[in-house]
Amino acid sequence: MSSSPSTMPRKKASQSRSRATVDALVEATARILVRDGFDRASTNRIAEEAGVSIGSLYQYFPGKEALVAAVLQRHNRDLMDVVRRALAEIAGAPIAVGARRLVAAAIEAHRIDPQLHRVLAEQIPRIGALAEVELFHRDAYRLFRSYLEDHRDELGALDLDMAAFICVTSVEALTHTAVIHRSDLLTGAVTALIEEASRLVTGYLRAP
Amino acid sequence: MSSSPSTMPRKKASQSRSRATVDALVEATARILVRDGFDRASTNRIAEEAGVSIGSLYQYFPGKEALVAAVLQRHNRDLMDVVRRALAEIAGAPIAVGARRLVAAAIEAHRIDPQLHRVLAEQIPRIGALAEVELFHRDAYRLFRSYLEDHRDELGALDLDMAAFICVTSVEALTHTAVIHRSDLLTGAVTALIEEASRLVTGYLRAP
Amino acid sequence: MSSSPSTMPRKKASQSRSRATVDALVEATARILVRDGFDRASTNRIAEEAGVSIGSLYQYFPGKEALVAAVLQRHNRDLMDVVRRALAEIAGAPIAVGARRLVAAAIEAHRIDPQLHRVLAEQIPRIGALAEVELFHRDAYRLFRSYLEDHRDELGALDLDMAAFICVTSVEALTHTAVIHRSDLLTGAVTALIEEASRLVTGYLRAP
Amino acid sequence: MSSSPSTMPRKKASQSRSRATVDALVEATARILVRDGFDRASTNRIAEEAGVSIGSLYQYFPGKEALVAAVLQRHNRDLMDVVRRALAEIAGAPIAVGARRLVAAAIEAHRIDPQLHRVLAEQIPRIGALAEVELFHRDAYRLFRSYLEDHRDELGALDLDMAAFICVTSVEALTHTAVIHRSDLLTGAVTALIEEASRLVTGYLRAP
DNA sequence: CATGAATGAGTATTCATTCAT
DNA sequence: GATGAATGAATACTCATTCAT
Repeated sequence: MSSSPSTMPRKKASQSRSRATVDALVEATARILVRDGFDRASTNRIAEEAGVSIGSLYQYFPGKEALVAAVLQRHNRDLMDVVRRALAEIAGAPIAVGARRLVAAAIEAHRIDPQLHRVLAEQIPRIGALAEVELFHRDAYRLFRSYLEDHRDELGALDLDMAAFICVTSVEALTHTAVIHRSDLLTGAVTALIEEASRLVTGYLRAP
Repeated sequence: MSSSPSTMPRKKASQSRSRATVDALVEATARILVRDGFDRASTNRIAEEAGVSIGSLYQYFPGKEALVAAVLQRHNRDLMDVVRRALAEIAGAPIAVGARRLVAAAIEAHRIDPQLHRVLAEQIPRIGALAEVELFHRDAYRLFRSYLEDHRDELGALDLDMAAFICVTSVEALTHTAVIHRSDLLTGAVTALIEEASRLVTGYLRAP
Repeated sequence: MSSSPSTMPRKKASQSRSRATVDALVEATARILVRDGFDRASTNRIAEEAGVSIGSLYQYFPGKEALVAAVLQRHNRDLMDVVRRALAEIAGAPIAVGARRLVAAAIEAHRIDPQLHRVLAEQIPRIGALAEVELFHRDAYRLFRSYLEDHRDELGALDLDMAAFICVTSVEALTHTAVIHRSDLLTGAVTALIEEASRLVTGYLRAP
Repeated sequence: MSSSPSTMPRKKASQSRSRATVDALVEATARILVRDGFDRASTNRIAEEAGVSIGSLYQYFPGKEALVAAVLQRHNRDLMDVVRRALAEIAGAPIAVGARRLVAAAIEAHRIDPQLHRVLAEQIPRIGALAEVELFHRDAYRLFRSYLEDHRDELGALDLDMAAFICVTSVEALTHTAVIHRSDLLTGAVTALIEEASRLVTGYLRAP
């Protein structure tokens, strides 16, 4: 929620020139992350790729960490947008239907930019300010929990916290792993994975 | 499966002196990883911590990557030992019982050295030779799949590959996340998590 | 004697707005020098502290050196004012009395802004235009020499140049060192130091 | 007396190869200080001048400050050696003779390497670990004070602390300023300055 | 085999200064 | 005049790795 001061952009960048520079830097960072990996993403290289001087980079970002954090934030926002949209759609639908839709949304989300997602997941050290990555997880957890609350009558005597943890963690891991490491599971009909994963979750939620 | 040549120890280390040096180095690496993090784990520092000259380090390991890989391998072996032992115990037991035991084993495994586990999970870039981390996942997958084969009669018309993927991925994520990020879920009786996770899995497996 | 062109303010600053800007900049420089030290006194920081844009800073000063030079000049002028006033007072008094008064004035001068004096003395590299620091020394030398001329009858067969050099250099060093490094010598009665220093000088001047 | 840890050489450098490297670095630092000034004495330049890799520089010194501190220390030691030798010679001589000899020694000391002395005096910021420069002053003070103690019978009712402060500070300033800024005072017979300075001091010491 | 001195490419970061708006 | 975004040369420092002893 609150990013540490060292990852906060240094300027408001409200003017259009600044805005363009900042955007160019964040985009360049993402591009380099994908193309060269985290370790080779030096500030000098990022500035060059952005077509911006190294001085300007430091005018707007306190360091490499902040740049990567910006990319991470933007990516997580994009993912959450997909999830949020799906949740809005299924607000009134029964869990059996909702779960299906949510799993599909999770896969869709992970497919927004799988290459970036992979680098972000595999190479970014979860340390310092970058540890805020689980933000995505936390947000999804919160959203799904409130969905469950709205559907409490369909559920057994479940601890909602625990149930949300179980479902969100599982589905996130399944879709992430499938997209990143088992793309074979997604060939042809994605339906197989959606089917199984939603069955996993609905079976669990309709408990005694 | 087979680690790349650049991560293989350079010598067989059959003599006891060599063996001791290698062990000292791997242990020093693990200690530094936990204490200082991956980024500060320089080869010089590792050698010093191990009480070995930097020259000797390179006599036995081709580089930093190989050292970390060795730590990773050792840690994964330790985890798998726990899982394997559990699987041996429940070979004859029905799935309802087996799943419980396996979830418990997964938690137990993640608790062997949570600090090291965390560093390994959060700070080691999954790149180059270090990408072999999913080894653990793969091994667990294989083992669990053959357990399912032995219990096919208890299962519905499931695709075993998919089923193993679903179960192993979910349980791994749940136990990992619980141990690393939600230690609150493990206070007092671990049983709650074990209960829920095994219900998730057994519900799924006793399918259509 | 004549400051190099690159340390001359760029504008006459006759208008009141300009004047205010220049003053703000010089004062900001002095404040930052004292608070953060010479090395951290960047032009951008000075401009910010002065509440002026960096562009305006360069409108009035050709660079950092000129700003520091201005501070230096102002400080030296302040010191010399004290000395000059003392000399005016003792113009007619015999050397024994005058020396006392002058030593007291020197201490008083060094106490105007000891913090700034210290930074100026310890951190400003005597290079380029900043080498003009000895200006103070030169002015004091000149003034004291003419005082001696006016009192030649009280003196022996002294070389006035040499005598002025000896006296001014010694008293400057004694008062400077006392104020900066031996504040213990000034506690309570400053009189002890004044007494000794003026005895040093008068003893020397009343030579054969 | 106790240099801060960040200026302590990193290794003992007892082996001859190390010793040579360290010496080369310190000498290169002194040479660059004189030739290019403090601000242009970058670590990379020093290493190059020393014919040593930048890595080796950091193997033995924690940074630029430590290098300069080493030069400073060596220079101060050289100065003090001259002073100490003079003091040993005049241990038994009366003050009138001793003072003369000491002033001569002070001039001699300042002439060991006037160029380096100037840079050290004018460009080195007295900040951080480099503030220890007054070490020279302190040592000289201590030595001279004990000389005065041994000759107390020749002195009036002087406060030895104050007397040592007055004499050492004055003579240091006079010889320093003469050598650095008034070389004209030293042309031909140095005797004039020696004569005057020692008269200044002896006159003061043979007090009330 | 062991040692540890030496290497140097590579990285993050600062800051005086310019100039288009 | 005033502004502040942009510049980029320069700097300190790290660390994996080699190799002569």
